[in-house]
Amino acid sequence: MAESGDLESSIIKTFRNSGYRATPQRIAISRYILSTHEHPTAQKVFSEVKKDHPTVSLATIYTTIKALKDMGMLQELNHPQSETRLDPNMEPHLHLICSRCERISDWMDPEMEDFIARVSDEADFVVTGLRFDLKGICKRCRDGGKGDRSLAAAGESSSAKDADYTAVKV
Amino acid sequence: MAESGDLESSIIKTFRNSGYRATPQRIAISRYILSTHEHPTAQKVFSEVKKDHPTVSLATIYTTIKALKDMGMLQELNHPQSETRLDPNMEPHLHLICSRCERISDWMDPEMEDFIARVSDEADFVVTGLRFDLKGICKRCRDGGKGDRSLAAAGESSSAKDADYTAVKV
DNA sequence: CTACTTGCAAACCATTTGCATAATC
DNA sequence: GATTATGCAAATGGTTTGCAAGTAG
Repeated sequence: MAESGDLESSIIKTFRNSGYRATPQRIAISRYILSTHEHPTAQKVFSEVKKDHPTVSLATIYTTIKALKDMGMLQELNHPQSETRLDPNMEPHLHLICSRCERISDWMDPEMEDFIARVSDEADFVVTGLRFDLKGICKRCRDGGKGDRSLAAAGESSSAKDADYTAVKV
Repeated sequence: MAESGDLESSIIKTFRNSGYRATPQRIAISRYILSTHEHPTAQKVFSEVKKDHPTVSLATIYTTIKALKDMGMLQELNHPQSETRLDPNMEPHLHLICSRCERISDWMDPEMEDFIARVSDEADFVVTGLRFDLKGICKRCRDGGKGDRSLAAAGESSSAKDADYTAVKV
């Protein structure tokens, strides 16, 4: 994972290489999305970025998301009756989605690529992208019982709350 | 797979058992959704059902979809920038989604359940539902090159076009 | 300097909802 | 006959777009 300064210059390079201008808004938006593990919604990105760029608009959030997507830097996860969430992890991985606290955790499994390769082969289907979600109840919610839906609540940065259950086995 | 009459009476029972009335509209909508393999959109269901029930409204399509979902008879698949598509297959399976012709095919794999059980165990996550999509190019589009996007075009029933590439290895 | 971006507000569009009428049980 | 469902039309809400003013290269 890149250090703060590295991330920023890599973001700038990425935009310029793709013919986009590296504006302060784009940099701030990208920096936030690419470094969080919480799979934020566009609204969450908006409220986070507003802290440093009070005049940023939701439209800019959305166009930047589209640019990042075009450049292959993130993917979007949609689920019925809930807002689209963003995922900057472009490696094959699966999502553990807790129905109680609505956290989405990444899970990397060493056998996944082989499994996909085999299906691709058997089905004669050229795979260009994938999406693997498991829905259920996470350990934390099962233990504590007190699942909270704090995702909606703005004003908190990428905290330990996410970090300690995310990106296991990377 | 149930024969036509069986399907209808099973639909009626299912609704009544769950406290819903078995109206002609609901029966027609359910019958179509539950017996097609094409993973239709709500609009597609609307145009199909209108053939026999010219006065049916989109609102009824949507409320019936919700009822079927509540009863565990179908799931919804959403993807960025495209309409929600319906899937009456509630067994663990994966989707082969062709980016060219937009067909969605089901693929059952014998190892899938074991794989999920292992992840569930390792991640300490109680799985209640899943969603596994592979995006890419299907054999037909690769061979013929003439991928068509006929899904949007109404007025055609569940044809061989879908049937011969759907639900392989059931 | 020029073209691309931003921020605002209006437009979009799939889906949901309110309500009077109609149909189920 | 009481209650639930339908169909219409209006509302919703996340996302997109048009445009004048601002900014990157």
